[in-house]
Amino acid sequence: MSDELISIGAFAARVRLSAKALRLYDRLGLLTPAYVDPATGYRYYRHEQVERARTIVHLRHLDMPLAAVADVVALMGHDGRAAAERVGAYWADVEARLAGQRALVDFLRARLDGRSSLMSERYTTETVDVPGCTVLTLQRHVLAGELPAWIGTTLDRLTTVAAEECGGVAAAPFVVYHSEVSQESDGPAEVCVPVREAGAAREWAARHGKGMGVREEPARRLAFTRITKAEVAQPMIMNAFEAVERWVADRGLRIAGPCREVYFADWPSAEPTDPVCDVAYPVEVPEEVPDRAPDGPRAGSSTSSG
Amino acid sequence: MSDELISIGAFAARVRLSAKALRLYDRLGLLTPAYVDPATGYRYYRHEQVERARTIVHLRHLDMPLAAVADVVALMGHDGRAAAERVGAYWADVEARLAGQRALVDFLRARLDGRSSLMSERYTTETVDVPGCTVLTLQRHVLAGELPAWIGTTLDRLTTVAAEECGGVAAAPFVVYHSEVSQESDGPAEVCVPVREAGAAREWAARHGKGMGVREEPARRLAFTRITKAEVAQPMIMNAFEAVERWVADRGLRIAGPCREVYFADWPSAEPTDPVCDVAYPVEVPEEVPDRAPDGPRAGSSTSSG
DNA sequence: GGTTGACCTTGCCCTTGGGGCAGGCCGCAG
DNA sequence: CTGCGGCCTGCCCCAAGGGCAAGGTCAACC
Repeated sequence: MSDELISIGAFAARVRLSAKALRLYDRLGLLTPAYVDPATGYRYYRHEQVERARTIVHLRHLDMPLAAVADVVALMGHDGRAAAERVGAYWADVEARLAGQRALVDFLRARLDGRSSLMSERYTTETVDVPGCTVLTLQRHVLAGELPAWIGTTLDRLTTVAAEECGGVAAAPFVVYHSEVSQESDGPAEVCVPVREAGAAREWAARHGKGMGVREEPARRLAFTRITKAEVAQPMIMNAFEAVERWVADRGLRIAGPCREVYFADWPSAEPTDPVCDVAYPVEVPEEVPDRAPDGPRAGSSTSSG
Repeated sequence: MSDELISIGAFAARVRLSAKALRLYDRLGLLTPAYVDPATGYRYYRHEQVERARTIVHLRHLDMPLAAVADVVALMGHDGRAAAERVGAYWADVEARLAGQRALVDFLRARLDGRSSLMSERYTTETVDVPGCTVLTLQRHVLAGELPAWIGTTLDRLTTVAAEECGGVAAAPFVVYHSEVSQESDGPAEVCVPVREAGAAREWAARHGKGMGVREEPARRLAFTRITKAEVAQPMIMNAFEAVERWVADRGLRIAGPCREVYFADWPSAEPTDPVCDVAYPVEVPEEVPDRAPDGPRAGSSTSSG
């Protein structure tokens, strides 16, 4: 009906966008003017483009990135249902992220308020010396939201491999959060499953590659606190990590590596109140300090409440 | 206790930040290293700084801007309660913004799904010719969240002034959403209250300045649809605007200015189901079209259902 | 037809919170 | 002493535009 062309300023006012934004959307192919004067470069739009433009405005008000907006408006024309679903999926992501942030807000407010000092009395920290072992590992850079799911499936896969091809699981699997940024391990999270047969593990890893690996985990002294299944969740678990850190610092010890979670119980069958996990930090083992004989390391565990 | 200095890399691993981020926080004064070697520029941190650093990390996970983070950590040292409150206030803002976005998601999904075409049958559009008048105006660039509150208080103020100093309110007040970006009016929202005495209004505005003004609103033909108090809310009100636009387009008319809401009823005393507001667009008045005599403009209103 | 003022164009620099890389210095271990 | 890894600064990059400058255009008014 109305074949009239609208200048960029008039169109911008209609859809409540800036001309600058319209030029950007043009350049990105998100919203191409109906006609561009080849001599002057002037952009002209049609009334029919208002709907698409307004959809873009709405999506941007949801803070949707332009790349995702492009997907939605591409779908919009011929499959409205798919476009609506895409918006729903995007928003579900947002809400998921938000749930975590909400919990973090509570945690932070309690901590800033000084209420968390009460918390730290709940945790009992001990040390234990664990022997070295060969571990099957899989590591990845994973977002906090997907972390529980990723740990679950990865633990399953690796324990299955360990049981079937590497002589069985030799000790409790654990997850290392090493933010130690070296070339091999820039990933924050690494799932480790100790295996009995180092040779078989190395062969298996050589066949599979793809992020999976085998390495020798050295013997360590760990300072740890035991928590229940219910306590294995962000951000509550951070209280446990902080309690261990405080315990270590209070004793003048030093943390000797990245923190980890040791899963010693069967996860699916555990009740929320069952202990399932040790939250641990490696601590330095003092080298043969002759003038402090009574406090020397032992193969068992030396206990102290925190 | 531990006077030891930690290099930036070790500290970064401890608090799960990048060295780059730590350098940025240093530069911004957010987290200054305990010691900087004057010869080499190497940064060294202390264990005691871990807590502050970790707080920063948590706040950043809430997407709090670094400027606000700086406020919180500045408060943290000496007034934990105030710091906690600041976090709470920030998060309340986030949740408020989110409530609006959630409503927008519903609106958009319905529209993309094609379900909104049902909606448009609810709205009945008509046109009316309104005479020109002198209006007291106040305009501001205002965010969508604060808009209802701002409109309410501004309407109150202007109607009081109009009643006391400008001979009374001459017609229904209205709000114009003109995104027309010229130098005077780059603000999206302008509250207008028609007054009886133009001279008194001009004097009043001259005394007050500060964003308040007086202008002549020309005579217009408006296409409008009437909505209830419950329907005056984002994003539902957008259905009304779209219905009017569609009505205008279907009739081959053209929109001649920015959209507006005319509030003809007393807002506080209205029930949610009472009509309180006309959602309107100015439309072009065809100039004396001789070959279309029967459809000429009249001083009343020509009605059509939309 | 000329002029003026509003409008449009491109291009450049700015924002936030870093990521990535280059080139160069530093420190520690063999 | 020599290498390797860690650290330094400085530069360019991202999204999603905002703001401004210099210059070309359009339309209305005289």
